[in-house]
Parts: sequence; structure tokens; C-alpha cells
Amino acid sequence: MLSITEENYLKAIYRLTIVNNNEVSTGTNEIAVYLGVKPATATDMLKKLKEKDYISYEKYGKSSLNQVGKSIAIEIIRKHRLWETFLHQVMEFSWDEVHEVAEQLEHIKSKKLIDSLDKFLNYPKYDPHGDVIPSADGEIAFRHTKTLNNELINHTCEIVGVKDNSSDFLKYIESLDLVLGKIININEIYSFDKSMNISINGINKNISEKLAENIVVSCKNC
Amino acid sequence: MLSITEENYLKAIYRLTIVNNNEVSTGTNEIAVYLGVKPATATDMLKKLKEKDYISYEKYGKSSLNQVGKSIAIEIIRKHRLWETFLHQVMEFSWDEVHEVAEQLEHIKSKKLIDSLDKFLNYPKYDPHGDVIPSADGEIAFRHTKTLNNELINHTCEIVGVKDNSSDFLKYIESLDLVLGKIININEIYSFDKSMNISINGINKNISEKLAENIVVSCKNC
DNA sequence: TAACAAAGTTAGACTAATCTAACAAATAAT
DNA sequence: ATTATTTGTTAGATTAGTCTAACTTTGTTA
Repeated sequence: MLSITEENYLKAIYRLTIVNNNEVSTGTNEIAVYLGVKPATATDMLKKLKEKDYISYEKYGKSSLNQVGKSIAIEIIRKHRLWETFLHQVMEFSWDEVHEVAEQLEHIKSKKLIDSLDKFLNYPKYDPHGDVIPSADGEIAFRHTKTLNNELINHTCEIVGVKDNSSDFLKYIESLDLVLGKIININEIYSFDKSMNISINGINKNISEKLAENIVVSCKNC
Repeated sequence: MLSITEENYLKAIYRLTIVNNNEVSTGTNEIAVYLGVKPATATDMLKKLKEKDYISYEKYGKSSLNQVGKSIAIEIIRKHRLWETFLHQVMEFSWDEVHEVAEQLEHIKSKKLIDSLDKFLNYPKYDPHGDVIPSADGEIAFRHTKTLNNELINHTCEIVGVKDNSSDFLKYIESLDLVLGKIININEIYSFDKSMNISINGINKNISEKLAENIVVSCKNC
């Protein structure tokens, strides 16, 4: 049985090897920064996880999950996202409040509970941030997405997620009505600063490039 | 912020000072046995909890909760019983499966979550074992109960709890239809072995004294 | 009441996870 | 290519929670 700490390291390595597109491994310092510990601490844990055969790691090299480690990481992410969905849909938590509590709930050990929760929520595919929820057998459905700043003029797309999960950002975009599931149309892209004019529920507004970079969309006509 | 271990010690002291009717304090070994640790370990933790002012404890003496410690213990018990209710009513866990997972869930830190859960479950008063769920402000409703073996002939009562929470016992009484909420009538008490004949849903059956000692009832006509 | 048993404590050690400070390797820059 | 910077490791210490083994109190009983 893995400790909560071990689980968190596996999850961190998973996130860092997925976020770094195409990268399949991650450096020790990066893991340490992600988890808020010192590099020395991460080194010790990496040695331990290698010993237990969850990861590949060589001194001064980069780390990557092996099969067992990867499936554990995916299981934890599945639990995290199901709990987030529960907190948002059933416990009336707002978009930006779910993460912190889900960080605790994801470590509860009970297969029966997580399967019941999945059923109770009617097998949701996406969590409140639009991220894909892995299935019970570890499958992660593919979805063609891009960030809003990469969309083209006159295209229509759906908001399916965000890059920045900070409470500040989530509250900000909520105030702009840029919430999950909204359909937006790109009216204009200003070459000067790459800001764009979009329609949302028939209302036009301008948004900055930086904002657009943090909104994940799924295009309807491309 | 208390650690999970500290919370478990406070809960243990609470349970042991309530179970030992009239006793307001409990010995070190008793705590150790209850928690499955060695007496030396318990001694160390008791010193620490005294230092933090959650309990009263003197060398070679008995321990008892002080005000702060008691309210924390009650809060954890509240969380435990609400989660048990959730697992049983919503997650379709059977009577005897809820405890183990609730032991984990009771340590989740989120006031908002537990209050939402309470509301979602429609402010239940009793958990699946019939134990009273403390209110958000720490009040524990009083209920006049006794064990079934102390009931008198021709009395009618409701099953409101059990003394033995083991999976074996719970499965056994479930097979006899002796589940929470059932109304039973005492037809006969045999002085020879104190076994009794009872009616439940119009069906008569004999139960042993030992069984009756572990069923908690609330009397309707006394 | 003296001795024995039960209950509880102390001392010293261990493991997991963390830290700081010093060092080593790999990478980048002049 | 030699130095400087970044990155990562080692060694030694710390804290929480646990253990064993030896010891001390308290309580019981002969």
C-alpha cells in the first residue's frame, strides 16, 4: 500500500510528463518545485520509488513512470476528478473551491467507494475544470482541443477547460461569463496585440491574448 | 491543525470515557489496546496531548478530555457518522462495510464539505448503526435506550442500534431481520436461560440472551 | 505488610519524510 | 575548451510516530 506522499510523487511525475508535451520524463528539481519540497527530498523519494519499481530513474538523469506507476497515477487522477465533480455538482462547491478538498479525498482507499461515486454521478466524462476523467480501467478519452488564442476568425467553439487553475483566474473568467460549456464565436482578432473580439450568448466582448492562452476550447468547425 | 494520529487518540479517549459508563477518564493501556499500539507509544502521545492542552493527564494517572479536546472528538465523531450515513444511503454500502471507509473520511478537513453533506443527507439524526449524530455545534441529542435483554414482557420497542459493530454480528442479525428501525414485541422471557420470544413483522422467533444484550432498543410504552 | 502482578513510564532505537549545507555532475556561455 | 551556472546528490540532522526492553508505580493478595 502506497503512502499519501508516494502517491503524490507519482501524480506529480505524471502531470509533469504530460504537461511538458512530448516529454516522457522530468527532472528532479521540477518535481521538487511542483510538490513544494527541496530537491534533496525529491532525490530521496525518487530513489525509493525506483527501488519499488514504480519509476525509472538514474542518478543525475530524468525520471519517468513505468507501467505500474503510471496506472497508479491515473487511478489517483481519476479519484481526484470524480471527487471534484461530486463536490461541484452535489456538494455545491464553486469551480475554484473543489481542488483543495479533492487533494485530500483522492487518497481515500476504497475501490467500491470510487466505483459507486462514478455510478452515482452517472459516469461523468469531464470534471468541473473540463479535464477528462479516466475510466475505471485507466483509459483516458482523447479530445481534440486547443487554447483559445490558437483559434481562427469566424470559428465557433466550446469552452472545455482552463490552463490556469488558480482561484483568482477562475473567479475572473466566471465574472466574464467564460464558464465551462459556453459556446463562443471568434469575431475578430486584432493583429496589434492578438486580443480578440468574441460573442458569447449574443454579447460581444474583447479579451486579451494572455486570457485566451488560458482557456481551452474544442472547435466545432475545424 | 491536528494530525490524523492525534485526532484518533482524542476520539479513542472520548469513546473509552463514554463506553465506561460514568467513567470520565481512562487508563493508558486501555487506550493503547483500543488503538492497537504499545502502551509506551500511548504514553508519549498522552504527554504530547497534555502539552497541547487537549487532555488532562498525570504520570501513572488516568486521562480525560478537557473542553477543547472533547469538542474536537465530537466533531470527528460527527464526521464519521455523517460519512457512514452517506456511504450507506447514497453509495449503497451495506451496514457492515461503512465503518472502515468512514475511518478514513472522518479526517478530511473541510467544514464546508461536512456541512454540505449534512444538508444533502437532510440533517440525519442517526447513523446506519443507530448512533446519534452530533449536531454542527456539538450537541448530542439524548435518547432513552436500553439493551433488548433489559426489556420487559409485552413491551414494544424499536431497534435503534447495536453494541457489537463487528461485520459478523451485523450480518448475523440482518439475516434474522433484526435491522434498524424494526419494531419488535416481547412475547415471552424464559427464566431458564433468559432467552426471549419476540415478534417482528408478525413473525415469532427466539433469540438468546447474548444476542439481546447486543441490540439497543428504544421502548414505546415505558 | 511484604511480595507479586498489573499498569504505566523511560531510554534508546527505527522508519518515513523532511530540512540545510556542502559537494558533484551536466549544461551553457564566453 | 575552460569557466560559470544550473541542476542534482550526499551527508547529517530533525520531527512524528512507532517499537522493545528495562524499570517504576500502583494495586492486590496471600
